[in-house]
Amino acid sequence: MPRKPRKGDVAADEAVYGAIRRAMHMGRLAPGTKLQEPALARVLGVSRERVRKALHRLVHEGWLTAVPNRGTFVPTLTVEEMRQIYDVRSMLEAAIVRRLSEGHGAAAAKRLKAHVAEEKAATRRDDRGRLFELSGEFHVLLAELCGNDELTRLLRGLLTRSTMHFSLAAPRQLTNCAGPHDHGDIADAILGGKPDKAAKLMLGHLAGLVTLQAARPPQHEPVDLPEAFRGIKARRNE
Amino acid sequence: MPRKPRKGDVAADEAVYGAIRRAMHMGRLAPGTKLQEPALARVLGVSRERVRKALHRLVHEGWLTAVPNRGTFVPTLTVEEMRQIYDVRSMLEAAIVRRLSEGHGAAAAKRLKAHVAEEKAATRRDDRGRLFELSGEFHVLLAELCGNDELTRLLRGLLTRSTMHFSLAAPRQLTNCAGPHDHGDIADAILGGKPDKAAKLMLGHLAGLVTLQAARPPQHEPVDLPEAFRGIKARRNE
DNA sequence: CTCCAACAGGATGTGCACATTTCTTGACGT
DNA sequence: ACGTCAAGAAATGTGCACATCCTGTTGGAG
Repeated sequence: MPRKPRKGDVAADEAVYGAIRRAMHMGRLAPGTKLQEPALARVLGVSRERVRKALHRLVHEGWLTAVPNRGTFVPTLTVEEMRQIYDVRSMLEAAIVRRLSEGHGAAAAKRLKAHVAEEKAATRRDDRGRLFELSGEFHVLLAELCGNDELTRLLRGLLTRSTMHFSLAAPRQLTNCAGPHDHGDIADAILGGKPDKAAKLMLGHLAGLVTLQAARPPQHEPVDLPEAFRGIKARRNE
Repeated sequence: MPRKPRKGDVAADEAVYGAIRRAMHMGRLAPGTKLQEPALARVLGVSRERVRKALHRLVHEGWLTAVPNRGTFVPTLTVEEMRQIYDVRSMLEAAIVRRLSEGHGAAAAKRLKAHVAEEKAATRRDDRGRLFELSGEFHVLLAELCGNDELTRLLRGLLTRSTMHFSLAAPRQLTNCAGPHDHGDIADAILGGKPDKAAKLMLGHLAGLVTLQAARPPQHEPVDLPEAFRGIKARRNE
């Protein structure tokens, strides 16, 4: 007799999906780690099918790699693949900052200034965790300010994939982006209406990131799943 | 007693996935059409779970839209969404042709010339079907010539989503791109090493396409599923 | 002592049965 | 006649039970 599902379970997949995604973002899961379904189901306290569906989704979105009859693994990005991702980011983000420099609304300017201010505040507080989040969101914010949802979604996927590997390599030692003042300079160029300067700064910024990551090969240490998901579990909010 | 699965079934999902994808590309499925699982399973001759998995994948990739407890539907792209897709394409493809114009190998030049020649041949033969394919592949080819797999995959997704709606609106009346000589001009600019000219031509080309599509609102006629999948089915090859 | 093969344990993949929700049809009341 | 509501039917969502495959281990042979 199948157990009867509750009506609130519609958001459960999202919770499981978010939990795994969060664990990866926190750098708990090293590249090459095998995510086996029964163990995850036990740790997260949900059924195996729920975990299964979440894993499939993560695979389709490029977060994980699936090998038939073998399981799903945390992908080991090569230096070349990472370079390619940053290459695409360069194309898109150069165009983004160029466009924003050529014209943007007052609301956009306000949001941009607010974000830079928050980053500086986090830097002063030496709040690495918050700064890590903000650094990533800065690039998403620029896409959002273009008012193109498709662009935002695409860039978010690219960014998460690149920063994921970043956080895996050096969870809490480095910040997400090379220097927070980079973002401030880029914002200034945008607000000052200097397309070429903004684009040049952005390209330099991204180039700095890719060299920073290339110099830091990922470590191959085995991971204990229950330990990795300590304190994360599957929570409803987000 | 569960029926025992055969070892060749690992590629069956791909076949189902491809069948639905092909039906959409052929313009058989009008926007707003509901794809119900039992009917698809009967038509394609596979189990419902197989269809289910394929639909989920298509939803994750943005081809279909899922409403909880309601089903999955062929998305109705608004003019605004289409404009946004072409906007992102403009950013990427302008950067692509600019880069190719600034330098490319002999093999790249050869492939580019061959493609343009094939397009001209198809035009002379008045082979609309082949020209439709070639027109789309031209843009993918440019991405491939950059040697960036990530870029190619991204652009392919963008292109299929935009041309899908195109083929739905006018399956066999128009060609994929405005004029085949547009592609020839762009190729000439790339081969001649003129970045600005190539980028300008590409932007104009894409702008022409978006206006062409915007002037053609999709029709809302109900679709019969068995009729839509006539001759498509789920085949292994591809 | 090393290597290979058979075996056991476990993980993944898939069909199936049922609960829940939604849509449709029909009847009733205003 | 029209709107409303209820009951039946169909579709979706989910847990479960195997079947298949992979992997690590153990035993024996060279």
